This record gives sequence, structure tokens and C-alpha cells, in this order.
Amino acid sequence: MVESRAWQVVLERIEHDLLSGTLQPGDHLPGERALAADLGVGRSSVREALRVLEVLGLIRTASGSGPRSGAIIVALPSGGMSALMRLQVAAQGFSVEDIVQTRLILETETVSRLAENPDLRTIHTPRTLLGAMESQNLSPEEFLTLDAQFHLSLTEAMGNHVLTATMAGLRSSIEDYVRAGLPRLASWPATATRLRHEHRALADAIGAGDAERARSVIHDHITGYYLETGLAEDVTATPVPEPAS
Amino acid sequence: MVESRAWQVVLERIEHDLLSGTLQPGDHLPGERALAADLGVGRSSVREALRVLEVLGLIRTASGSGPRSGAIIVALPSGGMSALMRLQVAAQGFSVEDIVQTRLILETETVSRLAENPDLRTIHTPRTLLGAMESQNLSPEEFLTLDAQFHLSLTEAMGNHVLTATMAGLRSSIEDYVRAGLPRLASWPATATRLRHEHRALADAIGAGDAERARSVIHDHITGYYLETGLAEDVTATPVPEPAS
DNA sequence: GCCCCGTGTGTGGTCGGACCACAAACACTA
DNA sequence: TAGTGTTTGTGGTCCGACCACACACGGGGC
Repeated sequence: MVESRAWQVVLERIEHDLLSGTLQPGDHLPGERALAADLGVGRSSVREALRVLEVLGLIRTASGSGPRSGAIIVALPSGGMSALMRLQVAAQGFSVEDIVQTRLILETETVSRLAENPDLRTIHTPRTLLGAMESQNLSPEEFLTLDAQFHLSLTEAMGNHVLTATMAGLRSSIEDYVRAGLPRLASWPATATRLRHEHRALADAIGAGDAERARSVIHDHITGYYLETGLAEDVTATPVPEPAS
Repeated sequence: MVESRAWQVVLERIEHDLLSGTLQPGDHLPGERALAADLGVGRSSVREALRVLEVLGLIRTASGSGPRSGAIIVALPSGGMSALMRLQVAAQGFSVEDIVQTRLILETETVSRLAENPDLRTIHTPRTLLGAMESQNLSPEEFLTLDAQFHLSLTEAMGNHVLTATMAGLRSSIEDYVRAGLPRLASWPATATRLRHEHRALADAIGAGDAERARSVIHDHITGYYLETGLAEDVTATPVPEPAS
């Protein structure tokens, strides 16, 4: 036996059943006691494996009885990605600079492709959030929440779940730092006004199909806040050219 | 108490200690029994939390006694990222197309920045791997292993741990699929020759500081294999958006 | 004195059993 | 028939008991 740890056996069994099609999204996993008996391991080991799958966003568990109870396969990657990145930032495995730089790369390419692809320019959700952000009596926290939703909805427009989950993870991993940067701003109203303007300019650039402008706006938008609050520096690298297509 | 689940209490405690600096990379966690007693939970719950942290790449555990035993904070994100993405692909939460598209975005930008930044052009490890790949008596599997190391070493040259971990996860998540695509190739020797040529062209473009050429080469290189094996199509084009509900 | 080796001790790893709260399905009553 | 109480099985948690392991200690043997 290659894997001496019992919980890894459980994990491998489930991954194998997933790959072989025995287990499909929406299916119920066998009960913890049944799984333990099948694999010849203790129930505690099964639970450790299930806990991992739950945190990774692969299953949803519910106690009680009936169809809604038990462990159900539901691939919701954003939660697991967020947990992973948040903890890695806490453990100093990820630096805030690296997070921001990665976000910059992904989001720049995202808005660029949104602008280039006529099919994707119907960005309804971002525009709605844009309107919500116009309200003048929003607290900074409320504004930042809408801000996060705005950026996330842009990524969602790409229809790429990997991209969406990654962006959600990147965002949530530095959420506390973004909030912590609020007091360091010279003037919140001024910053809010600037952010509103940049958001609108970004949406307009995408709507107009101006990829180059979208790239420029999102770059300045993202780097702006972090430079202003001193959270991350050196994020901005060399100017980004058009991708070869 | 917002979190009723005992294992979440443990996770939150550790995350809190991490953020407050009480726990630092390299530190030992308290023993499982001590942790359980401190938090007023059972040892099983502590173990479930520790298992999550281990899979996420946050800690390393070893039994026995002495300084090398116990749970030690070691932020190694690549392992956790690989596990997450591999399982999400297995559970159909991530599609191979989305994985490849994300990889394309990240790697294109990576090689572009490597070419643009003179400080990063000293890509010694990739060049070494390039030499190893010249050997004519490599099995396809061995070649693909070197191929993976080559691409990963390029990302590592960026010095961004988030990027490195993400790329490692993306790569390992579709590793099985890449291997499965081997038999579908018309001619492995021909493909190997083409890959060698593209790798060399990429390294040359980076060394010459030609970012635009590097983007072009890596784009064709990545899409080429997947198109040839039929693993993923429409990688370059953006997917069709879902109708707003 | 120094070195080697058995033993002690504490660690994580695992198992089994025992409860609890909960939710659905069932059986029973009015 | 409608409503209600009970049964049943689930995950969630805790506890106690081992095991294998690796280091620390200490007692010979040199």
C-alpha cells in the first residue's frame, strides 16, 4: 500500500469514483459508517477525508434524514479557493504583492477579452452594480462590497469557472487588508469618486469594444488603490501589449 | 457562537493566531490533545481541522517525538492548489477547457513579462531542461515530465508564489488528460520535434527581449497540443455566456 | 572518560463505541 | 381525512484505547 494514511485511502477512493463516473455531481456519498466499513477504515478517518472535501468545496453535508441529508457532490470551487488563499496569506505563504499582481494579470486579460468579444459585451450585472454604487450615502464598507461584486461579475461574464473561482479567492484573501487600508486614505469621498469614475470608464471601454483602453483603465484602477494605501507596491510592471491573436 | 461546528472553531483559532503573529512559519502547533483541551473540543475535531490545513499545504505533520515531530507551519501552497484543482476537475466543477484557457492567460503574460524585464531573462533552469529534452531516447512520459518542469520553471522565474502555485495546480489538474491524449497524436516523434522547436523559440524570444514573439510562441505552443489531441477546443475564443436568469 | 544501546515517554495515527440534535418517513390517533 | 407523535437513520462530537514511531535519557561496556 502506497498510502499508509487511512484518510488518504478514502480521498483516493472518492476521487477515483469521481473520475470513473461512479460518482456524479448531485449524487449522495455513501454514509460515513458505510464508507468506513467498505474501505476497512475507522469512521474518524472517513470524517477527516470528508472534512477536506467539504472545505475544498466538493461536497455539502447536512445531518438529519431524507434526500437533503448526507454528503452530496456539489462542485463549488470558489469556497475552497478562498479558504486556501486566505490561509496561505495568513501563513505568509502568499504575499499581498503577489496576490495583487496575479489579480492584475487575470483581470487585465479578462476585461480585454470582454471588450474584444462582441458576444460578451452585454455586461448587465456589472452595469447594475455600477448604478448601486452611485448612491452617495454608502458606507465605505458597503461601497467596497459592491466594488468586489462589480469586479467579480466582470470575471463571471467570461464564463470560465476556473477564472471565477481564482478571482474570488484572490479577492477574499486580501479582503481584510483592503478594509485595513481604508483609514490610510487621505479622503474617502475623493477616493470613492475616483473609483466610481474608473468603474464607469471601464464599463464604457468594454461596451465600446476598446480593449486597449479597458486594459489601461483596469491597470490604473487596481494599482491605484494599493499604491494609495501602501498595501502593495511594485505591483505594476512593464506596460502590457496587445495579445497576439 | 456563529460557528457551531467544532472543527471550524479550531480552524479559526489557528487562522487568528497566524494573523496576529502568535503563530509563525516554522513554529510548532500545540499538540492535538493540548489544542483540544484549550478550545474545549474533542481531539477528533482538532484532527479534522489539522487534516484540512495539511491538505491545504499549511502544515506538515510527523509522528514520533522531538523537534521534527508534531504539526509545523510550512506554507507550501502548490500542494493544496493541486489537490483542489485536481478534485474540482474530477467533480466536473472545472472543465478542461477552462483550465487550459486560464493557463494560457497566465503563461502568456508570464513569458511576456520575462521577456520585457531584463532582470528576469537569466532563465537558467528552463535552459537546462531544454537541453535534457533534446535527448532522443526519451519516452513520451519522460518528455512530458520535462515539459511540465520547463513550463513551471518559467513561471517560477517570475518570483510570484501565487502564480507558481496556481500554475502548478492547473498543470497537475489536467496531467492525466495530457497523458491520455498521447495515443491520439498522429506521430509522437513529429510532435516531440515540434515541441522542442517551440520551446527553443520561446527561450530565444525571452532571451532576446521580444515579448510579442514570446506571446505568440507560447500561445501556439499551448493551443497546439490540445487542438492536436482534441482535449480542448475554443481555448482562444471566449466561451458563450449563459443567458441571464 | 567516552560510546553504545535499551528503555522511557510523548507524539501523531487509527479505531471503536457512545451519545446528541436533527429531519424525514412512518404509524397511529382523533 | 387531517393532524400528530414515534421511529429511524443521518451527520456532529466526544471519549478512551491502542499502535508505531522518534527522540531523550540513562545505564552498562570499553
